[in-house]
Amino acid sequence: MSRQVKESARDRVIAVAEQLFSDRGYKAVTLRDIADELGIRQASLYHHFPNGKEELFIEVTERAMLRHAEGMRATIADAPEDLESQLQAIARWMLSQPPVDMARMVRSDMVEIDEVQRHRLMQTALRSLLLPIEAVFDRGIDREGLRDVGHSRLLASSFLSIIEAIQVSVRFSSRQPEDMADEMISVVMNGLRAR
Amino acid sequence: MSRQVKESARDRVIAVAEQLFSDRGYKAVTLRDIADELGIRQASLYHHFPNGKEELFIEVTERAMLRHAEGMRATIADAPEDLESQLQAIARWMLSQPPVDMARMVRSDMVEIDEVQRHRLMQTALRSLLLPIEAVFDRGIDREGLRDVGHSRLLASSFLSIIEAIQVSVRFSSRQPEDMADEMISVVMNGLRAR
DNA sequence: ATTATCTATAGATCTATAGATAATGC
DNA sequence: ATTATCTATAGATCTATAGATAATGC
Repeated sequence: MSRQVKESARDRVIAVAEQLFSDRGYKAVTLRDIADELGIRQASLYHHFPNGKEELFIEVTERAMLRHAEGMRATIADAPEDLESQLQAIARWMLSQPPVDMARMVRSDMVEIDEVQRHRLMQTALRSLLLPIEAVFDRGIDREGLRDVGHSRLLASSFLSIIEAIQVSVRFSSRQPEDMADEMISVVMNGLRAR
Repeated sequence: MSRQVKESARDRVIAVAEQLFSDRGYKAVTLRDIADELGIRQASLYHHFPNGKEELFIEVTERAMLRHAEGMRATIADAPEDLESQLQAIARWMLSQPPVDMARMVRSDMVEIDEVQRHRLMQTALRSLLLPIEAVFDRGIDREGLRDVGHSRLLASSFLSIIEAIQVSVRFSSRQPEDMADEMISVVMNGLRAR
């Protein structure tokens, strides 16, 4: 077995931390929560992240965003060349991932961390999540002669937040998240056609 | 001056706590944050809320939800009898209020509080926010012969999350939130018409 | 040898309690 | 008299550090 067949202990820490942070946010998750979930002691986390909680959160968030950048790129590349299919593909990708609560990230998590890192992370989130979706809307609207609302950034962030809402409502609904996503995508597509 | 012309000290506490809690969530806001903002000592908060932080959060959240119930009712009652106008009215109401991050509430804030209170608060949130919007969609779709997607609950939660996304994006955009809301409402309206 | 974990504990922060003092409203 | 605030402090929790011990991978 060559390198990285077995994930490192550090990667396991990151995986668990991502689950917890993405669910409950920076302040609500303690290092003890993460350690307990891993079955190790809280102090042991400092072996992997000598600068502690903030370093771990930044690493977790950055990795998640870079994974989104790549997952988004690949899922869009694989999808048929029509807007509806591409939005469905994006929805499936996002639904396969831990939730990204942009509102909480911006208002709560990010204010706790170092300003320089915050700006960098925000940029990464923008480039990895919002801009790719925005580009899909722009290309789709152009290609399919849809109503250009002029502000595809708003379409992109609304689209993201709808998927987020679906991930929440899965808790209270027996419907499949993909079905809900497709239904809302259908509404948006119709909304962009005609008039 | 009869009762309640001057808001009580307790009401001031609630007002400040709501600003902070709705922005950053239960765990990220400390009693010291609230006291500092009020210009008093942290221990003084226990005069108004003998059971401490949790009691304060529950009171704040419940009040906010009841205010939404009433604000929603009034704003819908005042709006013209067409779906688009009613959605615009709801958007304006929500944009006039502190943000409600449903995702964060469900995943993060609520898990910290007592189970009985949590269930009660969730019910109140459902009745105050989601159900009124759902009812507006149902009546509008019926009245205007729009495409019945069958699941107006999803429309309602998507609508709420779009407004939430707009409240976030105001930080990064020079556009008026009301304009953004109207634009997305227009897309949704078109999406519900025809096919 | 290197990597991962442990125990023990310091120091900071946060919630909460007790009891004293000041401000307010009949 | 009642309401609102204060000081002082206990106790819990949380992050972080130091140094010892165990596990792992050539």
